[in-house]
Amino acid sequence: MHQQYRSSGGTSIRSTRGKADIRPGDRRESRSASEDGGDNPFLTRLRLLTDIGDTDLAALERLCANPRQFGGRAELVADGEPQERLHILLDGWACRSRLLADGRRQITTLLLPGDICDLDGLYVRNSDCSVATLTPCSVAAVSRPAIQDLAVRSRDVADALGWLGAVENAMLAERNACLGQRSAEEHLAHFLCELLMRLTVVGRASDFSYTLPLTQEAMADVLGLTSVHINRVLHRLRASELIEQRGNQLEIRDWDSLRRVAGFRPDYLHLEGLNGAGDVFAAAPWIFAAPSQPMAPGFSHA
Amino acid sequence: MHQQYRSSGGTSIRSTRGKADIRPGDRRESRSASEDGGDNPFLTRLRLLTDIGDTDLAALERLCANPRQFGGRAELVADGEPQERLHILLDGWACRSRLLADGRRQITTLLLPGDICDLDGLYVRNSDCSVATLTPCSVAAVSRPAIQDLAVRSRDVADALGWLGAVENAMLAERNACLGQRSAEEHLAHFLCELLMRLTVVGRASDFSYTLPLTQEAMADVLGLTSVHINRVLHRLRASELIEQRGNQLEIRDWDSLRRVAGFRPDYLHLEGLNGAGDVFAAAPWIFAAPSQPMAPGFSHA
DNA sequence: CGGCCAATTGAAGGTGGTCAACCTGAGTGG
DNA sequence: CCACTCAGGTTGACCACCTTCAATTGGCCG
Repeated sequence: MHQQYRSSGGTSIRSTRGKADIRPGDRRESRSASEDGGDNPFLTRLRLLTDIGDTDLAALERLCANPRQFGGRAELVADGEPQERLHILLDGWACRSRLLADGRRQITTLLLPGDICDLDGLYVRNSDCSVATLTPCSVAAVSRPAIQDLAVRSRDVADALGWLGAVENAMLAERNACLGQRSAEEHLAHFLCELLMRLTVVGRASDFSYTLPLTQEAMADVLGLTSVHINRVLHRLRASELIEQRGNQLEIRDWDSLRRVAGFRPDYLHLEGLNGAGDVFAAAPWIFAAPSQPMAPGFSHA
Repeated sequence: MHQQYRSSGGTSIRSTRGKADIRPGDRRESRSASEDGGDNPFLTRLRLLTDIGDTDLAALERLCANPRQFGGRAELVADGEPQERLHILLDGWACRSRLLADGRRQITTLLLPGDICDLDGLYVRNSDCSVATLTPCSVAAVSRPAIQDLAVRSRDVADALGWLGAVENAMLAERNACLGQRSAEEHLAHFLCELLMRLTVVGRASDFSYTLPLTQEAMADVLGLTSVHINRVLHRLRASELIEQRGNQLEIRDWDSLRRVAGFRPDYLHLEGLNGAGDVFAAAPWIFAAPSQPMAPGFSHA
């Protein structure tokens, strides 16, 4: 039997272990998501979703010291160039993209604060795609051996890195499903749902609203559409009052409808964390509350 | 400057370390790709592309003992069900797929002999997609802790697993680019190119020809198209004499043109192996020979 | 022979692309 | 203060790629 949503029944509240609380209604400045270590979204994510201990976190935090600042359209990693450093995105939005010979571009991964830009660099010399910023960014460049050392020394770090890779994988697979099967409207709705989830985890969304600093052209490159069509579909979503935009601010007016349109199921983001270590459930139960109208009644596969 | 193809200039031949030779012109039975250990495509791949040593290989081989046989449409892993075992595909074709609520299906990963079906299972309890066979398959089901133990004990094994994950990631990203940017014809051509590469590595292709046991419907689910359209595009590729099909056998008649149509660059498959450990270059230089006509003249990005 | 699945082919229709024009707001320089 | 520029958003008309629906063929196996 297929489990549509994580069975939120019963006592789904786990021990809280002093993790960051990230209720969406929480209206604080977006730069203070975690209670200690200033605002390092990378650490926030690990603390929230993995078993990683304080010593390891401290070691990772040290690696993030002295981040470099980049402008809005900087190239962090060139396609095919060997890299001796990994890049951890601490603030701003970036992307991994592939360029086709004739100039067509596909953004394969949208990188948000807390994401590692080039995890594959741990195993692969020449990355097969380029990393570029989409907004001004703060990026920690940590040496490959340094991270590998940590991973060798601590099973927790190794597992955390593996988990990050697995989640990235799952997100790519889900986007495949979007690109291959969903209509433009479904896909865009799905995209906005995913952003809400991911930004919430790192404390960059509140009240179903977040800053969306992307041009319609960038969104087009993510969704495999044209900017013209993005424009039209956004218009439709606004017209049906699912979302509202004021400048860069995007507000989701009707979460239930939006995710029903999208066919959005957050399972693939693995918000339950590594080995179920995550506390996002307790912190943000609204994420998993079943939509008022069942999204896929009697759905099963055999 | 962008590097179109791996610079095959000069002495690209590495020490051969007794690895399997996989020249494409080699016309032997498809079940005897590696010289020892019978035909275990999983080991073949690791031996060919990673630094992994004989003791580790032997340990992995032990895990593959007593594979189970499955029929042509068996479900190996159900979406959302927790799994305590990983599945290594030893023979036959399978896939990971996502089902949308209304029945639309996207095959996110095509699994060939030698692939691990559910690598994410190392880090994630409930897989977010299902694994099913597409042909009769031989599958080794190895316990999660057993593999994890090996990885903890041996850095080489850990690296090999990480590398496999990174390659999977890159393949997903490339498919994203196909789904989002390429036309049906480009995408299908690309798909056939990729299959040739991957099958060659595990000794299941020869003379630019391999067995393609997929229905057009399955291909449609991979490429995000309809089976009707797959049929038409295949027809076109045959008409322009790029490929030829005789039953399940697919032969690539014009490799140069096919990959030019596809815009296929094998970089993302990382045939150079973990840390450049691979010998595929020496064994199958044709893979990387530049097409007679440059595919993307003067292509660069800045 | 009959049944079934997959491949094949045709006709019609829709989603999303292409091309082009225009608008808006921010920044810049006179 | 206004003219100018430029990037990004918006809108319209037209068209093509791919889908949908449907019918037919071919191969395999009971």
